[in-house]
Amino acid sequence: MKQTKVISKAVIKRLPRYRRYLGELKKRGVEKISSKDLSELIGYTASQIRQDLNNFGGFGQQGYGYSVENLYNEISNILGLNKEYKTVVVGYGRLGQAMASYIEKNEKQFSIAGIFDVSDKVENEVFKGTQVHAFNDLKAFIRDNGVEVAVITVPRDKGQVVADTLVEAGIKGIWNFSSVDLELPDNVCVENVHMSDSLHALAYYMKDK
Amino acid sequence: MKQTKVISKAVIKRLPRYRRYLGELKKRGVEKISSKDLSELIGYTASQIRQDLNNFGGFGQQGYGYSVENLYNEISNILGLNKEYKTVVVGYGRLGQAMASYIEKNEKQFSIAGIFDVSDKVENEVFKGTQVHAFNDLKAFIRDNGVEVAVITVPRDKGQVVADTLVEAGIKGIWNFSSVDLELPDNVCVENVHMSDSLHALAYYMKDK
DNA sequence: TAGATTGTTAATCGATTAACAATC
DNA sequence: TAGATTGTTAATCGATTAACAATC
Repeated sequence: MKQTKVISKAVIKRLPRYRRYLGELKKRGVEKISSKDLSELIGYTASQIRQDLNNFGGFGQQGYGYSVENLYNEISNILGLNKEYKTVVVGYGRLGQAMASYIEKNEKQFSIAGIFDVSDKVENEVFKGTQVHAFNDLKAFIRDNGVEVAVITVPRDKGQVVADTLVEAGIKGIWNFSSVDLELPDNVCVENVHMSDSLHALAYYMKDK
Repeated sequence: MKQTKVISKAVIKRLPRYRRYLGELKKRGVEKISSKDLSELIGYTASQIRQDLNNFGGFGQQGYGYSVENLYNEISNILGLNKEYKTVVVGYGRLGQAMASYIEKNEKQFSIAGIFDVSDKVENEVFKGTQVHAFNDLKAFIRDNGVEVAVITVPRDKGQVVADTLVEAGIKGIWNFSSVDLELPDNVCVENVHMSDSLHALAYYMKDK
């Protein structure tokens, strides 16, 4: 499964966006699209779209364009969205609940196996059909259930402790909402959602308007 | 207030991160730091750090380094975090509540003036001291209270309608969690938090590990 | 003063765009 | 076949890194 050619991060960050727009087109019943038309829709140049896609293979047909359905599927495969990931949410506050219910509703590839909270008081609660467990059971749960992905929605100061536990348990990927940059071994992947960075960039944009 | 020199988006995206680390250092009582030491901490090259900062002015001192406190303040100013932004949250679901309480707690520069919901049933509820209003009152509220920033936490299909209303009311910046790319006039700033894009990038990283 | 470290220019690297031959 | 549009190479552009003179 190793990629022979290294794909730049810029390209990877664009892939989910392609997929999102292609999903829309598919839903609207559009069958084919040219890089030019997709360009107008998505806001990248046609040239860039073709470059990006050709990192992974020739998915189009000269003189015709791209099959929307086919391209959607290819990109889904490239992203690894052709399998299911058992997922836990760690942190049963408002954000944890929001993310658990978002995933349940919108991300079919990620199935919520359990929710965990650092405080033990919420133990044995059930959130939308998912059991809430105590943090102490996290490690065993991940191992016993083959959980690959964890969503961290605990406050800043607990982020690293939670991450350490997840790593010990053999987690493969972490979706991190905890506002700290986690120290992780190389074999664990992380995607950070730094709320404050995003909001502060907005403040900057507003300045010279 | 117009920036004479155009600053690239890559630089802007790094500024909040600088500020975050400098804030940490300040809290720990560190008084000065060299670009080399900051580099090791933050993970950008020392050269890049000096380049980035010198887009805005010479904040350091040869042979010494940068004053942590001073640099923190300078970056805060650059980002526009030296003033207060009246803010509304539109969408009173779990995510809306999570973001309202996050902002209240962590983002002193953004003061939550009101929360709005598309359904009218939550009207006159109070969330952590903030009044929840009906969507119908949004436009007038923004105008009457000089609200500059709106956080959109409604589902995908309502995103554009909400944005249109905000624009009509004269909003200046939108922090968008609604998973659609909003159509906005040029004078309105937007920062998108596309949850699914972020999660799907994580899936990609996990593939060849 | 000597040492350290910035500010800034120049060199390199990588990513985007343009161009066009291949081909459906 | 003619027209359209891809795949891919070459040219351009921009961002990062290296180097070093300025100076505290």
